[in-house]
Amino acid sequence: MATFDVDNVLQQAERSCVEHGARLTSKRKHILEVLLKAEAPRSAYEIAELYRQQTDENIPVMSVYRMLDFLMQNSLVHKLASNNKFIACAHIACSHSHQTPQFLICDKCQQVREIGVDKQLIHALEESIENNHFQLNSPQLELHGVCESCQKQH
Amino acid sequence: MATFDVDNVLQQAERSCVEHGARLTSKRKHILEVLLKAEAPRSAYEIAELYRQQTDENIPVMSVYRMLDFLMQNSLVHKLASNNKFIACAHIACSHSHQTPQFLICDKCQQVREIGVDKQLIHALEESIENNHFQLNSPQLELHGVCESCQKQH
DNA sequence: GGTTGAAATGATATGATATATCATTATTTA
DNA sequence: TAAATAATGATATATCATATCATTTCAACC
Ligand SMILES: [Zn+2]
Ligand SMILES: [Zn+2]
Ligand SMILES: [Zn+2]
Ligand SMILES: [Zn+2]
Repeated sequence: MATFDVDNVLQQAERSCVEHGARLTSKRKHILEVLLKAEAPRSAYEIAELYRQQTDENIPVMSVYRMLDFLMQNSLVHKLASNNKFIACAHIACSHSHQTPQFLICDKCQQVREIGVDKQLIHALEESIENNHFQLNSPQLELHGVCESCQKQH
Repeated sequence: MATFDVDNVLQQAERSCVEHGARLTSKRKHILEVLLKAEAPRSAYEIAELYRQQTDENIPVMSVYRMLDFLMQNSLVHKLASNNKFIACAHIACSHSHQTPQFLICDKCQQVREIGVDKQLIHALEESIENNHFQLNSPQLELHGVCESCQKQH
C-alpha cells in the first residue's frame, strides 16, 4: 500500500525524536507504525483495534489517545478535525522542516494526501488574515473533494 | 451582542427559503434564532439547552441535529469541524450568493468571524488543487488564532 | 546495586458528540 | 376528506474524548 518504506520512516522518526529529547517508546512507535501502514486516516478506537491485530497485545484506548498526543506534538501524526481521525505525517522522512500542512481528503475512498501549503496560498492567507487584524496560529487546511483515481472510476 | 438585527436576518432567511421551496418551520427558525443570538459557536446539545431557556419548551437533541442539517443545507448555518460546533451564517442578509466561507476562530474568546474567501486565495487554492489532480468539493476554511480584541488584552 | 523521582502506561468511569430506527404529528396535495 | 409526504418525537446506541487514580518503567543519583 504505502509508497514508502515503513521501516525507514520509523528510523527517521526515531532520529528526529532523539534530536528533540523526546522518547519514542516501543508502544508509541507501534502506534505510528499502525498509521503508516493504514491506507486511510483512522480513529483512536480503530487504531487500538489495529494495534491488537498487529501485535497480539491489548492496548487501552486511553493510552492510544495519549500516544497520539505525543506523536502529534512531535509532528509525526496529524489529526484531521473534519472527520476526527488521525494520520501519519507524510513528511517524516523529508529533510526539510515540517511546513503548515494541507490535506486533500477524498470523500469517496477516504484517502488523504498531505502536501505542503503552496507559497502563493500562504501569501494570500496572510493577506486575508492581516486585513482582519487576526493573529494566525499555525494553520492546517483540510480540503474535501475527489481524488484522481476516484475521478477515473466511471 | 449581535451587530445586526436578528429579526431582519430571520425575515431574510424566510424569504430565501421560500425562494428555494424550503420550509423554514417555526422550530427551525427558533434554532436559527438561538444561533444568531449566541456570541460564539454552540454544540447541538448547547443549542437544545438554549432553546429550552429561550422558549420554555423542551426539544430533543435528535431534532436539533435534524434542524441543523436543514439549516446547513440551506446555507443558513455552518458547522465548524474543528470544534464540532455550529454557527449562524454571517451572510444571510447579504444580497450576493453565498461564497465559500472562511472562518477565523479565536482560541481565546471562541468568537468566530466568517469572511468570504479572498480572490487571490481562491486562485491559489485552485492552483494547488489542480497540481494534485484533485477535484475540490465546496471547501470551507477554518483558521485558528487570536482575534483583534483578545490581542489587545495585555 | 539499591533508592528515588519523574515519565509512561493501565484501569475505570464518565462526559460529549452523533446516528439509527420506529412512532407520531403536521402539512400538502389530490 | 383521504392519502401521501414531510417534520418532529422518543428511545436506544454508537462513536469520540477526557478525568482521575493506580501501577509500572526508566533514568539519575548516591
Ligand atoms: Zn505532516
Ligand atoms: Zn478517492
Ligand atoms: Zn456563511
Ligand atoms: Zn478573541
